[in-house]
Amino acid sequence: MRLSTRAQYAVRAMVDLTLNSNGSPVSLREIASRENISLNYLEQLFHRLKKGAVVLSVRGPGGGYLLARDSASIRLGEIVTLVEEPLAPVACMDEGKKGCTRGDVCVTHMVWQGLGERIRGFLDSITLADLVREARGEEKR
Amino acid sequence: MRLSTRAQYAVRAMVDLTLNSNGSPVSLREIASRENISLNYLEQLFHRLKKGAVVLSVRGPGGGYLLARDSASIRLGEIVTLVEEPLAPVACMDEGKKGCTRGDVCVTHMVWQGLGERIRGFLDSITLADLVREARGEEKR
DNA sequence: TAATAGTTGACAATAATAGTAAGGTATGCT
DNA sequence: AGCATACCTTACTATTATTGTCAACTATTA
Repeated sequence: MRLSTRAQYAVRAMVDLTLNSNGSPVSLREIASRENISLNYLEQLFHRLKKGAVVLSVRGPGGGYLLARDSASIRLGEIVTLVEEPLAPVACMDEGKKGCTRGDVCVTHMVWQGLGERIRGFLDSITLADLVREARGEEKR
Repeated sequence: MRLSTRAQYAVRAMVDLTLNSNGSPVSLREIASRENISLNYLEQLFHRLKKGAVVLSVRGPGGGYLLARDSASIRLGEIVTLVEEPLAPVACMDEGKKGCTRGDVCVTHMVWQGLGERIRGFLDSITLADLVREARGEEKR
């Protein structure tokens, strides 16, 4: 039941981006060195984040990434889902998989579904702004 | 964020075991064929379940496994934890890992911790008896 | 035009998962 | 006694996903 490092990196990078952006783009190079994440790997992650419309890119010197929306409207569930394809804990919700005819299979199926909803619900209850606020609070100490 | 098949198998097998036990042991062979799980694999899982004291074993002909306790006192969290070593979504709670000195790392850390608690909490809120009751209800239709 | 920085696709190393195989041990039945 | 059952245990293999790395390309600015 491990979360991929992709998800962890993505969230950390988004916090870093928000924290260090003064309206101007932040380059992945900065984020990579601050957060100690491979630059190439980060690029892949931000590609997905851009496709998911949580960030915008600016090319060329002085370029980098910007939040596409207000940090208060970006939920962790979004970020995590974008970089980690299946958030659902189990593969069998795909089609009318045979095997799901057995009674007890369906019973456990409902459990995994409920679990997925809890996970998603929890992550969606936290916004990027929440994390950034906390991070700023911690810095002051 | 996928749950291992181990966890899924273990829960299904435990439901099957409870459903098909009339006080006498149920052999893994039966469970394996009913649930369509490899016998050898099931044996490994039940080894862990036995070590975790949720089942008892009876050797020899007519032997098999029995619940070690009432099904109402066996929580899914227990079963899942026993067969899937780390339930925590993230590896970094181990030691005083360097890197956790950065402010935002700790912020996200709290998120993963909270997530782990939700997962565990949800799974612990469901007992084997709950699932069995539902499975019996579904059969009647 | 040179440097920056995002864009993209292919590839490789590593680790975890999932499953197989095989032999051993305890027990009950005939 | 001895055979069959079924648990017990360890070792091994294959597959897959993750986690990266590499390299070439495109857009933009100074």
